[in-house]
Amino acid sequence: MAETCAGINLRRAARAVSNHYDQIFSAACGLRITQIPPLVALYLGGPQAISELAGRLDLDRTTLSRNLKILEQAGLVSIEPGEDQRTRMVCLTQEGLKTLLKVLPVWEEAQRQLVAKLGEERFRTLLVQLSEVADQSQEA
Amino acid sequence: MAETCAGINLRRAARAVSNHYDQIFSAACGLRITQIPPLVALYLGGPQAISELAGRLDLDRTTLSRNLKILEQAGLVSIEPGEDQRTRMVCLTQEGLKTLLKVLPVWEEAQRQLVAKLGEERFRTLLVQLSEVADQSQEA
DNA sequence: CCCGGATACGTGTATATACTCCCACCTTAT
DNA sequence: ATAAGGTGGGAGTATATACACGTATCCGGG
Repeated sequence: MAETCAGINLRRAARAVSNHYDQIFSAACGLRITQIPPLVALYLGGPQAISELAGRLDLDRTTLSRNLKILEQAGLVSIEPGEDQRTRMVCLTQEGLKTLLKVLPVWEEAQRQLVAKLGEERFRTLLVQLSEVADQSQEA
Repeated sequence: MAETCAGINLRRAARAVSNHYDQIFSAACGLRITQIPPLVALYLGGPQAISELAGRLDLDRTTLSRNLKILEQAGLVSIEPGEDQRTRMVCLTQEGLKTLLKVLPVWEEAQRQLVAKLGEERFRTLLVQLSEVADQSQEA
């Protein structure tokens, strides 16, 4: 069970790899690996409502909402009322864009180290498997 | 980046799969997937000091310490002073053992569903990859 | 026009995760 | 024997994650 449980092993691997990225990140900038996805999604998709953004990130809406608060305080995103008064549009600020671009080479270095350890082929396979398992385990 | 970052994709997959297990678990018992690993490790390894247990689980010592508090309040583990007065030994209680055995079939069902969705071959490959990436990314 | 269902969010609560700082206890060198 | 350094562990703080519940807004049928 300890060896064959996908949930346990996924969490363990996620912890280890998150720590790997975070250690490199903390030395180079003030961001964590968990704060990157919203910024990237905003960069690619433009201003979006919170729920829409949460959907893209496969993240609980309320979790994202709280995570965004940190980014908002850091000045990396701004949150403004949408046309539909119920929604709140999340926007990448100039500061956020600047930070994102600054983080890119740091991320590439962290990524490079990991690929070097795993081997390129194995790394690619892993990514495919991860997206498959994420997709499959959601549509229950 | 969004597609090729191991950290981001691992976290996403871990979220999805954790939710999958938790949904099945919550209907059948009061445990979450995150609470199983300590119980299993105690069952397999017997009473252990907190740091030792944390080492086996690849989990931060202070994180485990706090997670154990929940299990202790639930009566599933007991924490007693060790011979070395600095250590605190974590023990699986009778209640904890009973619960662990009761959880087993529930876990098997959750696991079975996931294997069915992914295919057995792909599932096995995933596990190998996960343990490799967890090991590799730690020995930095 | 208004009322009922649907939708978008926030808050309260609980757990998970890790870092920093601190204390107690052990061990070893002198 | 004692002082110095190492080790095990707790507490404070910050972030991540998700569920249940409540509120505001929108929209379509009478």
